[in-house]
Amino acid sequence: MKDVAAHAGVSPMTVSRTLAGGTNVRPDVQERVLRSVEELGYYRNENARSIRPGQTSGLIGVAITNIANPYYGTFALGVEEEVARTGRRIILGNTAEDGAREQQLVHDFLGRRVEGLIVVPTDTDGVHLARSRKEGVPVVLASRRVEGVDADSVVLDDAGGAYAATMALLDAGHRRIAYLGNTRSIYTGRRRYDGFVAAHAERGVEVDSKLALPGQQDVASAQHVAARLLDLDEPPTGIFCANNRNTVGAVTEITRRVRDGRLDAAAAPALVSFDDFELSDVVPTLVGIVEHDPRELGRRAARLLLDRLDGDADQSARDIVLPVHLRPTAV
Amino acid sequence: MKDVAAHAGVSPMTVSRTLAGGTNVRPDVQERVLRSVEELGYYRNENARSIRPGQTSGLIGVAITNIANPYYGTFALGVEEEVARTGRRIILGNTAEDGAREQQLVHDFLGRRVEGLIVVPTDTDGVHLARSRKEGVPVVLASRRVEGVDADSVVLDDAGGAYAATMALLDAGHRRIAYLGNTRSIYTGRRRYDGFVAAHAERGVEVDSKLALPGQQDVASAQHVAARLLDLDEPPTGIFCANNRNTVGAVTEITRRVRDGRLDAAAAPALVSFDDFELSDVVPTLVGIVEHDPRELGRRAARLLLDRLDGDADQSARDIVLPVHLRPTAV
DNA sequence: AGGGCGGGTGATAACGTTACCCAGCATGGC
DNA sequence: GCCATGCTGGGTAACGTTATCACCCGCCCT
Repeated sequence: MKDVAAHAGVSPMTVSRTLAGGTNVRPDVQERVLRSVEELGYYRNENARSIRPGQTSGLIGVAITNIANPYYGTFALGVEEEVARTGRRIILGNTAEDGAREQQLVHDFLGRRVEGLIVVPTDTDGVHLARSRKEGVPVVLASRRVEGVDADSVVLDDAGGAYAATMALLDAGHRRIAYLGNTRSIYTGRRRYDGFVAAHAERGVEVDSKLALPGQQDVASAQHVAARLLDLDEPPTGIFCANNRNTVGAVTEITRRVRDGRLDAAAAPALVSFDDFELSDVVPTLVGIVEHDPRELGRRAARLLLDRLDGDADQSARDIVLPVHLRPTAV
Repeated sequence: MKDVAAHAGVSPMTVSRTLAGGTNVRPDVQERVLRSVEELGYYRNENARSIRPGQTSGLIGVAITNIANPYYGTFALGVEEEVARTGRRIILGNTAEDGAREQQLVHDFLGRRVEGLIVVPTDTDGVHLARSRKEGVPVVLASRRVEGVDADSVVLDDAGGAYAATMALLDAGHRRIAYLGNTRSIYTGRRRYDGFVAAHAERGVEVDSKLALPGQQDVASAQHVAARLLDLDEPPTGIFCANNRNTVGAVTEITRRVRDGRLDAAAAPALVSFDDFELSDVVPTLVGIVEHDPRELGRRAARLLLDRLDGDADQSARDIVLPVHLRPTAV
């Protein structure tokens, strides 16, 4: 900045003022400064800028659990979209569903003086999140809540969606329905399983514990577990897949078997999936999808955060539950 | 840091030294300092740290064109993986295939003093990238190259893959083969189209310009264009989809029509796709996939950059071409 | 004509951190 | 016992930026 100032024949202060919007700088001086900036290829050091009191970094830290999952990619897109409207930027980190990495990431975000955090929390305690709040850096939890962390949150109607999905299978006459999903220690896993159980209870059908298989985080393990289900002496006639990773795994396994002739297409279990996913149209045995909008989830999370940053910082925590929608799919 | 120093009864310098690794600080003093850090919930201001001469930010800027595309998500995963091994972190931005946003993003990255950039460039001139290099911030281009920017790059064997894919269709007897892909102004679009044309030339088959349809960036527009192809008086018998967005669009349209009875399954065109994608196993009319590994692409890009950062900064630009592999899919 | 006022500009200090230099102290060799 | 040496710790200044204050100038009001 000093170089630019010298080049334009003004003081660094005038350069700073010009770059900050140009209040109280004569137009012709501004132009001279901007020309020097251009000529020297100068760009402001945002890090130095941010250490001055009263200055903000303009950064929002976003931590998601799986960057390769398009669901979370779309979520991040929604956050970015909303955050960009206020001139801020996101800095995105991947926790890979690992609590230690989440802590590291949050620590690092705070070190870079983010204005706020949007976190899809992993399955750990939230002391680092609570601390962030205490430091005056607001936190919004997305998709999952964390016990003991008094932060804004946006989640889906997990139980309601799972209930509706399971009910659809029950009403279609299925009595042996399997559950594929996350471990119950994860918020969404717990809630979706609860919905699954509630629907069974409502219809007076007992849940067969051999068919309730939580714990799969990725497609490969979901496929493996689906194979075990199909190999049972009395396989399920319907499967509720509690997230798109599990759906893709199950679909892959079923399709392979049908193609190989190991499984009769007519005998393939009916699927209902929580989460939409690409090419869901193409899947033959899928009878329903619990739809929701990850982009909207991101937008709402961002708006909660921005409200706190630009509006009232001291309001009490708000919890938003987004509706989901069961769409029967043509077969 | 001053507070921590006071609390521990030492000078800020000793706190700094302890946090930097503790050389020349007595173990008992270190412990006292760390206890104070813990107690006060202190975390170092990385921005302030980075403005000192000789200090690096530990940040790598990564700009991708579409964060919601799992292909680029996986790419980012590969970059992060490799970069994390050196204790660095990535800061991820989405350009949405928009040159102006890419420029903004790069400018912002430089302002935050990233150590290097990994960019999947959009279809613009690369002056901002060239400038970054001039400023001493190395750039690695991934997936696409930019004319006039003398930077390291990792790209796929686009032409080779497209050639093999098209050749597979030609050898299966197809003579009316459509092309769905990016605009030719995008590097990969150009190269893949060239491979498409080269295969035709090799076999002495003329490319029907009504069937060569570049320009689709997303699934919706690809689906729309696929519909137009199917509505032709003489529709193609085979389609080469030059990227996964176009494949998903074409597959969706074909499947819908078959299901509606508007298209006879036997008459559906055979597809070959550049890029693998989820559930590719399930798609009936897909006869081949040009596979490659986005994660490896990310890793290699990261390694090129790290080589320059931790190794020889002045070596001349290196260009890596990753092989692709045509996998015939069971039908 | 004099004083106040407001816009334009510059000097200074401070943000939080660490490189560099220097001082104190214990140790060891003679 | 004396000096060189090495380890430990503190003081100072500087990184690049901007808030604050001070100053100068021209204008308007009385």
